[in-house]
Amino acid sequence: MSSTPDESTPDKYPLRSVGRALDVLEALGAGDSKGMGVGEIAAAIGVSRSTAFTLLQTMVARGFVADTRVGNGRLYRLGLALVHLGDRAVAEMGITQIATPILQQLTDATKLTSRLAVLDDGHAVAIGRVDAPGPFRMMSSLGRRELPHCSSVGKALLARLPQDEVKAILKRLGMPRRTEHTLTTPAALIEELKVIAERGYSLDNEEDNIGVLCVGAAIYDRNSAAVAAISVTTMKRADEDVHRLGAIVRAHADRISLLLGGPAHAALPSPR
Amino acid sequence: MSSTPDESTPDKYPLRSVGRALDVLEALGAGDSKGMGVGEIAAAIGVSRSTAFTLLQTMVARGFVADTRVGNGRLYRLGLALVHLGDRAVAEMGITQIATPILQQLTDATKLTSRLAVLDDGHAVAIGRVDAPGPFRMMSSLGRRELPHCSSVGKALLARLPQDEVKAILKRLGMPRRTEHTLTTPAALIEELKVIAERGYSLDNEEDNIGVLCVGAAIYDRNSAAVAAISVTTMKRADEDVHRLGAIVRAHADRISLLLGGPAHAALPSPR
DNA sequence: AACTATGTTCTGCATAACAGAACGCAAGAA
DNA sequence: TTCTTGCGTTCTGTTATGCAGAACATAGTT
Repeated sequence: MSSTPDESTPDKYPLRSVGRALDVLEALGAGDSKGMGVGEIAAAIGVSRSTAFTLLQTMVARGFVADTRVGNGRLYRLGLALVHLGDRAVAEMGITQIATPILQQLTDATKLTSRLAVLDDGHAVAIGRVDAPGPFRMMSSLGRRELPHCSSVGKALLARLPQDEVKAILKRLGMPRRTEHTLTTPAALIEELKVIAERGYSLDNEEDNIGVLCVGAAIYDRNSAAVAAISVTTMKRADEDVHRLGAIVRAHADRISLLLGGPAHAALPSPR
Repeated sequence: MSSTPDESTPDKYPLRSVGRALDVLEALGAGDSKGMGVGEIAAAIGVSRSTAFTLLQTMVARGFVADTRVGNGRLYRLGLALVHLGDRAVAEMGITQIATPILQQLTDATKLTSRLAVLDDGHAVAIGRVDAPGPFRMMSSLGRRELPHCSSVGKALLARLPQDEVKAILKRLGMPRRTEHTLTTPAALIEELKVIAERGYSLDNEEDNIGVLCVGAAIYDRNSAAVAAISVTTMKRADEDVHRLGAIVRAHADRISLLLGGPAHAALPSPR
């Protein structure tokens, strides 16, 4: 399965029309505008207009895509059926319900946007969020796959994985440079992961966006596996502040771990 | 288009495999358990195991479905790609960003769970939510289609629609009795909609669930169209409390309307 | 060790899904 | 007005695609 030799056709999935339907959804999700026309979608996913139309019709009938007449044309956008499924997908990961109240407390204590994330196929994916109060608000989207090497939650989770798994993930996803502070070699990152595993919190210090600092900490279940991580996002600030934040984030992560029946970071069985 | 006479084959969509793929997602979303097996899914949507398997494989490859090995078998559940799409679907309705802070204020002021909803194909659909503080929490899911005749947000929105449109929706969706307090005739509901349009807030007074009371109010855009509604959910309580709540909810809805460039309820141009 | 209940692969046929062309419609230009 | 352009939508023939059922594999059970 994992040793499939031919990777020449990575976009060929068993069911072509289903794959294309998913392409449509992703195209609509990636669309920066507030809706796309049939032709636009057809071009985006590389099919004829009639094919795109049939796909859209099917999904409109089911509420996965919504359409609006506008003048002559028609604009398609993501339907509300997806809201339900997304909500359920998050709910099915039991962590969310338990973590959200603590996340709220973390945001109350720090006045910062806090997030809950898991590792999905090596990527860091946010599945919960509590926005900071006030008008200044970081744009943070749920469910988007983020590269783990330049994200605080990603690093917090990688720090608890066996070293060869980390290497495999980094090799598969790559470590593209996002800013001048991004760690771009496995060796450098693995070195930092050791510090993180020891200290109990991770940093993204302008490694993904200049001026943006994130502080993360892992959450452990009853098997002491790091099943999720939380983080807060803020502007770059002084080191002493950062360490104070780290302690706060770690403390809140610990409280979630305890609710899950897992150990706090200080009580972890295996040092790595 | 809207007068399609033949409704004999409501389950026949142009693309069979795509329809079935959506069936799979809905089955997984409706699944009460924490995952389903291939056979279980096949039975749920009425296809052979091999067909279900192929469908699942396609969607797993794209992250729309997640799978976990468990002993011999394998459990499938909704994938995190849906979280992103659901989040985007909500974000594309610009109201959410504007309304959420006010929703938070409403919850702070009332200590109750508050929700933001729109009308989708006649149904009331929640697209935003702020949970009440404390351990007592109403179970409220996002994106699920709810019947408008027994929901406070549904009624708040229907109250601003032309009467024939209301009748059409009620006829199409029906008005099933949910509790002994449910209004089950169009005439009775339309009578109450007049009161709601006048008063500026709507009630669901144990009409959907015994013991549960919701108070809703509509939000108006710059064209004075009711584009959304908000509500709070609470336990049944005394009438004077209810009216006090109504005023609070209406005031918060008005503040959202003003942010959208629309009129407050008291400043509405056409009385109905 | 046989048995059962899973998930997975294989195979051949019917039909469903595709592309391209034709059509309808509305808005803007001449 | 009339022509033109750009949409969305419908039609139609051909192809290969997706389907069911059976065969295979694997792990837990008696």
